[in-house]
Amino acid sequence: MRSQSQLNRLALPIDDVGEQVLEIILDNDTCIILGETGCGKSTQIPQICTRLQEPGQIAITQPRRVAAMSLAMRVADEMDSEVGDKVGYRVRFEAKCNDDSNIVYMTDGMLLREAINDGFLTKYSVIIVDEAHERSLHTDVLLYTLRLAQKQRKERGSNPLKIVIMSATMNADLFSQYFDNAPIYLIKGRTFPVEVLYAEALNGDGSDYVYNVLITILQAHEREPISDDILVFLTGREEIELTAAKLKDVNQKLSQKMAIYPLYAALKTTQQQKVFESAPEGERKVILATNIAETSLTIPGVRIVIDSGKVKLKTFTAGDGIDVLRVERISKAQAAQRAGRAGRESSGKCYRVYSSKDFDRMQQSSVAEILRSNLSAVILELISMGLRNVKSIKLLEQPSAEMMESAERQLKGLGAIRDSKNGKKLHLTEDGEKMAKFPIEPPLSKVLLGSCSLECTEEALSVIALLSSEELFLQSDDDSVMVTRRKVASNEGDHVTMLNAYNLFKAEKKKKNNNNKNLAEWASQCGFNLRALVHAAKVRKQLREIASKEELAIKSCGVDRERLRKSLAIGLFMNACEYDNQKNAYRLLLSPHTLVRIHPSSVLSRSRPSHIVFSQLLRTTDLYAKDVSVIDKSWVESAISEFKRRK
DNA sequence: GAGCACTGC
Repeated sequence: MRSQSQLNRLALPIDDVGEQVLEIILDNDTCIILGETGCGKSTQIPQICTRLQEPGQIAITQPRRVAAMSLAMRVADEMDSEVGDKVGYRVRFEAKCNDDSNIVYMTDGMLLREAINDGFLTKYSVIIVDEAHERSLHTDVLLYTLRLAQKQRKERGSNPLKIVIMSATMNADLFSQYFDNAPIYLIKGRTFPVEVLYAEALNGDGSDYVYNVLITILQAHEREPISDDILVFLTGREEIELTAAKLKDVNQKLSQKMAIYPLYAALKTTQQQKVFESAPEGERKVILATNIAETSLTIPGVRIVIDSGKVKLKTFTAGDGIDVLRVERISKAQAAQRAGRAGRESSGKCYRVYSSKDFDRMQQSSVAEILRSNLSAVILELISMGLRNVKSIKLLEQPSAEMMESAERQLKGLGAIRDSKNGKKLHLTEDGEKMAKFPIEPPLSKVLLGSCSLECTEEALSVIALLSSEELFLQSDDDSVMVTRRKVASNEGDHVTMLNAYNLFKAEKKKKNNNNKNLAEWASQCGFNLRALVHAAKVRKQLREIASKEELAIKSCGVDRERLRKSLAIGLFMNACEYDNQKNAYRLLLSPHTLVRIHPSSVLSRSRPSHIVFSQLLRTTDLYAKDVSVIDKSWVESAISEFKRRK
């Protein structure tokens, strides 16, 4: 019998083909389901899978937490059940599900973590990977482990694993080939037509794209009905704030006003939420967003999209081990995704601030994250799942040999893996086994291990948790902020400074009895990013739990922060630098030709200690070291000469 | 006087 909420649910395109979908899943170990936006696949296919009557849970993965949680709530409602009962979700720090839940929504990273402890993923009979076309790092690695688990379960004659890959209509063949030519099934969607307009007069060098976007906004505002909201895609905070200021300037001369809403991840949550409010009576809503509005946030009311054609993208280069963050041209698929944002509720328009020739020159799809990331964490995870040969790893798209070797070299340098005696296989060391248990980058888990013998693990845990969170210090020149900044600043560097700030936060949290409103006020007076502190506290708790499970000695160094800096030097020795007087810059001890500057946001940016380590190296307008600590050269010398010897 | 896109375990 159908429940009330099922009857109330709007008919979806997938309803007409439910039986066919069931049959395909039934007949195949793996299948690819292509669903256009609005076809209902994410909510309906897991429910269809329950009709397979396989023992074991049905998992469905999402790249983002919010999606996993809200989908679980919707489906629970459709099944006339509470979340956590028949339908549940599991994301980091939060779970609502039990062993009897039929359907579990989760993040792909969460399932990947589970696979590290149980490579066969025995408790699942069906695993559905949703949004596979986004090609997140976790999705790609998960697909590899699923392929392996399915094969191994078959070989052992244990319960079979069904895999369903769900994707937008692109790159389907890639998924199919990866899974032994798995069948592809297409479900039509329900979206509205979007008219695409090109700026044919632009010559394509794109140098003035921010200015061109500004002009396009003003033109659209003049031409289009005032009730149509405009969503503009730009690349970053600075650009967005600049454009917002200019628009507000122009606005004063206009009789028909615009209401401007900036939108990017670093914005305070309360300010982000403003885009969901309606504009003042008679004004047009104009949202200036980064690609946060491409997938993470859907804003109702948008009928016009203005697309700069640009995106800020981080790319790791294996040769020198440097992350580069730069503005790049988007892909055709990304342009389509942006345009689609205008057709969610009714027909819309997309102004592309580039010519159709520029569009033709774009790549079909964006470079997958796995092809532009440092792979050391991925490789360590796979080896801990039992892989013994890096060359046997076959991913959906294979990163270059250089990328793989760079990761292997880093892990060997950290003492996480070593070659077997005949040099053909890789083994986890005792340290490596522990490091793989922590959901952090290998250099940081090495810092954590190092902190145990130096008896400063309490401090290392705080610092590592903060390094895994957003930027802690907000930009501000308020007096109260400067006072706090001076209070926490340490001449030992950013890590100790962060620790000081975190300890202030802990004390304040106790004092304020966890009252969120008071804490928010306090944080804003101090110029601290409360979201970062709260997140760090959760991460710290999780890391500490893993550390005690792994029976690490958790001790505190009290005020002796030198021990903390020594631990940092152990894990980050590859990032040790020496000051060069002539160049007024730093040189990496491991590659002296590389000149590095201390990032302007660092407490050490105006001092010149002779030796430093940093936790991040990023090329933007210059090559910057971020999160820097003062060290003594002797702390890293032996690790560095050992690393050079091996190379 | 400079300066970080977005996710996630």
